[in-house]
Formats: sequence, C-alpha cells, structure tokens
Amino acid sequence: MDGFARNLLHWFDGHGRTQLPWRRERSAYRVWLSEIMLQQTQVATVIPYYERFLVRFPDVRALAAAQLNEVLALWAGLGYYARGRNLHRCAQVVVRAHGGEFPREIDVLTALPGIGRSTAGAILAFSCEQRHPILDGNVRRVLSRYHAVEGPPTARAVEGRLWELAALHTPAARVADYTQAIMDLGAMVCTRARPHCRSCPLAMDCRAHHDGAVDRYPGSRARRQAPVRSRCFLIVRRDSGHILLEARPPTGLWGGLWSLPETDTCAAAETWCAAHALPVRRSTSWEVMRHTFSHFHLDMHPLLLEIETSPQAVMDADRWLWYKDGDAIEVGLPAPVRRLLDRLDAQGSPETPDDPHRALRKTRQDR
DNA sequence: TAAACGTGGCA
DNA sequence: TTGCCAAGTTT
Repeated sequence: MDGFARNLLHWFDGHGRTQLPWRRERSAYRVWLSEIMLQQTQVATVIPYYERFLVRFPDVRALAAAQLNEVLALWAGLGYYARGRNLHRCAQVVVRAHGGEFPREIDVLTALPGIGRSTAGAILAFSCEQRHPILDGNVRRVLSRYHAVEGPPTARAVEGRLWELAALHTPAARVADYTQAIMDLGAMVCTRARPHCRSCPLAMDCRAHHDGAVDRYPGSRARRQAPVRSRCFLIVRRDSGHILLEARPPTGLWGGLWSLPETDTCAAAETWCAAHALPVRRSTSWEVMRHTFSHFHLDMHPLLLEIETSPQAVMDADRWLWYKDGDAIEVGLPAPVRRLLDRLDAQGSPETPDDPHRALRKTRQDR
C-alpha cells in the first residue's frame, strides 16, 4: 500500500461518511442499485429514491418481475431514464442468465446493461473486496490535482492516464474502505470550488497544492453552445380534471415516460386536435417556459385545451392515458411536465400573456 | 468518437 | 443570471 492510500485510509477512519444508506448492508444488489442511481447524480438527490426502490424491490427478483412502467414511475425525477430502463433489463438478465446472483467477474459484470468500467469496479470493491479501480468525478478531481494532470478530462490521453493512476493507488487491502475514502475526500475536502487543503491528508504530496494551482485541475472541458428547441405541449383537460398523457418512445429524451402530447407549434396543435377528433371548447395559450437541459434549451409553449366530456378519440391505452393526480396509476412524469401540471393545479386556467417576451421574463424570474 | 442523455445544487 | 458539473454509460 502506497503513502497515498495509507494517508487516505487514516483520514477515512476519522472523517469518512458512514451514514450513507448503501453503506449499511453491502449486498451486490444494493451496491449495484445505489451505483446506478449515483451516476451523474448527487448523493442527497439519490437517498429518497434508493429507500423507495428498496421498499418496493427488496431484491433483484422483485425488480426483474416488475413492469418497466412501474420502474420508470419510481425513477421519475431522477433523470437519465436510460439508467432506469437498463436497471430493469439488467435485473432480468441477472435472474435469467445468472440465477439471480450478480457475476463476480468484472468482464461479465461490465457486459451487463448500464454497468460500465467504473460502476463494475465499485460493485466488486464494495460487495466483495475485489481490487478494482473506479474513476468518477471525485476520483478524477483528486487524482488530477494530486498529480497535476493537465488537459480536458474528456481527452483520451487524460482519461487513460487517470485510469492508470487510479489503478496504481488502489490497494489490495481494505479496497472497499479505500474506494469510499477517495470519493469522500473528493466530496468533502477536495471539492470543485474552494477545496479545504488545510485539512487534506494528501496535501503534503499534492502537486497542485504545492504549485498553488489547485483551481487549474481538472482542466475545463470544451462546451458547445446549446441550441434552442421550441415545442408546443398540449394540456388537454376534461371537466373531471383528467389530463391526456402520451407515452413517449422507448428511447431518446424522457424515453419510456409519459408526457403531455407534443407538437412543433401551437398551430400544429389545432391540426392535431382535429386529427384526433377532440372537440375543443376553449383553448388558452400559456406563457413560454424555458427549460434548460445539458445540451439544449427547450422553450415549452403550453396550450390548455378544455374539451367536452368523454371524447371517443384517443382510445389506444398503450399510448394514451387520461390521468389525474391521485389516480392509482403508475405514471412516470418528466420533471418539467410535473411542474407544468402542478402550476395548473395551483392557479387554474392561466391567463394569456399579451407580450410573449414579458411572459418569458416572468417565467424565468419564477425559477 | 463525439454526442446524447435529466435534474438540481452551487457560486 | 449563467455556467459548471455531480458515485458515467451508451450509441
């Protein structure tokens, strides 16, 4: 064990996070579930989802036996829904092809849906003390500072060097503690902004700290300008308060979730209603709501359509659903759609803005 | 290989 | 307000 790991473990024994839910019982199933949820997602966000999943799906067989729709409904709000779809697929593969036990070989594990190199390493390190490196945002930050690794983290050479360093430092003994320790250090001490180098157990040998250039690492990644997509979302409401939902395609944005019917423009929405024989009694265009994703801005143009009761159109239960909050239906709603419906409940029929630009400003101030 | 994939926290 | 990014993987 090198000095890096020794100092880190010593710090961990006094300062490590011990209260995380997935640290209590380290079955492969629980470690796997937590690792998938934690991909690109902050710890505080994951905790309530993790607890709910464990109650509903106490083991991998329960998860494999569930409907994808229910899994995605429980996943709704976490984001990156391919993780939810892969989670379900992976559970079924584990049950069908591996007798309900997660494989202990890293190559077999990595071949499972949703499990890459880092997640596979974490599962084996935490659940059975196998010596494998991980490379997440924390480890990337700690190592790139400690060794003053230059360059954008996505660059191939940088990526390879960081994996190399991660493998070099990972000890044979106490692998689980070490893996937790380096993530805890990244989350609590070697933070992105204003790291606490005074209380860092590695500061003595940290090249970035020695050079007084901690904020140069990791290097910044190149960003593209986010394009703007403009879409019209139909809030088709019946007198009973039920809202028409449409099943989204199984892949892509919000894949597998339910959302409001979507068209390019509000004008197209009228065509859409005619095509589906929806007798519209009143329509009200709402203020523009801009939602920013990782790669683009979505300008949502909500259009409220109040319709006569019991339309005969839109009857395909696989694709369409009349939904009212409180129904005992498993529905996964994307967060922006959820917010839209919440606002509708809160203020009833929204008023038509007379100035779209003012409306946009107003919306953005609300957020 | 680069782009796609959600959401929320923070400075 | 805006940009960055968090327990990354897939195509």
